[in-house]
Amino acid sequence: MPELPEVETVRRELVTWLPGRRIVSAARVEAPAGPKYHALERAAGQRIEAVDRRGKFLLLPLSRGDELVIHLGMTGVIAQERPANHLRVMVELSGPKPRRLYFRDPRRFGRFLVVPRGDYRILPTLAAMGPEPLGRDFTLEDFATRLERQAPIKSLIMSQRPVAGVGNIYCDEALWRARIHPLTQARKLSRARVAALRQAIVDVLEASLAAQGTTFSDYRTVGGESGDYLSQLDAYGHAGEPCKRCGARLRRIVVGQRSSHYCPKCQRR
DNA sequence: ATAAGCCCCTGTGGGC
DNA sequence: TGCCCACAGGGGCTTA
Repeated sequence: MPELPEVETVRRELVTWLPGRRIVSAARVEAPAGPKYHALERAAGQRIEAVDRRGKFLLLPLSRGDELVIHLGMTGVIAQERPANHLRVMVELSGPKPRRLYFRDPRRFGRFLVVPRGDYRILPTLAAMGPEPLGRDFTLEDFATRLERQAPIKSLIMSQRPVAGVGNIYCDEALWRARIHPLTQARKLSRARVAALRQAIVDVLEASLAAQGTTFSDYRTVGGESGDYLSQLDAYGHAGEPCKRCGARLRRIVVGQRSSHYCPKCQRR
């Protein structure tokens, strides 16, 4: 679930208390060893120097040249209280309370691992990630170049390569705002439509960030609160309901194994 | 190199 | 009540 607004909300909470602390221990709990928790034990003894974000990845540079990488997957939640179940990682910290950080992740699609700083060879999506949508590098020129591919625009955006951090909800929302059908071939979009999509992505992410994201079921802030953007969604989850612009009945189709919600009248192929 | 499909997991809700 | 199927904010791997 968590997309850029949700992950950024979590980052803003973590950055208020984690930097400067030393990791006393970091260990898997109720989870098999594997690449999702790669080299986690290396975090022990290192100080957390910052809490950064790239797309949906949280990046915590550590003092001995490593980097703690956290991805929430679909159901990952970071908390200061021990969860009742599905606890995957527990981190002990130096300093004042709270001295523990818990990673709960029922579906185990998330990751919590350590790599040499900036070495993303085992994280191909992160390595090939497009620019941050709320940063200066997300230019029309660059975006248009990255859309010169033969794939449905929905699938291409979801790949994280044209732009970082946009997932299923905000992709549908942005396409609805820009009036682009999810199956439109990316390379066939006019420059004007590419510009409209770029702006729609920026607008919807900023609006959601202001509401601390969207909570369907699992996502929570570190403080345990829900995001409030759910009620402002125009397309995602509204199949069968009238389009707020034209009144036509919104549809749900599957694109790249992911559900896509759109208006058949405003968003023509 | 690129694009499409399958897979990993657990939980929940609807239909019968 | 119970069973089965569909579906869920993601991304990596394999296949052509």
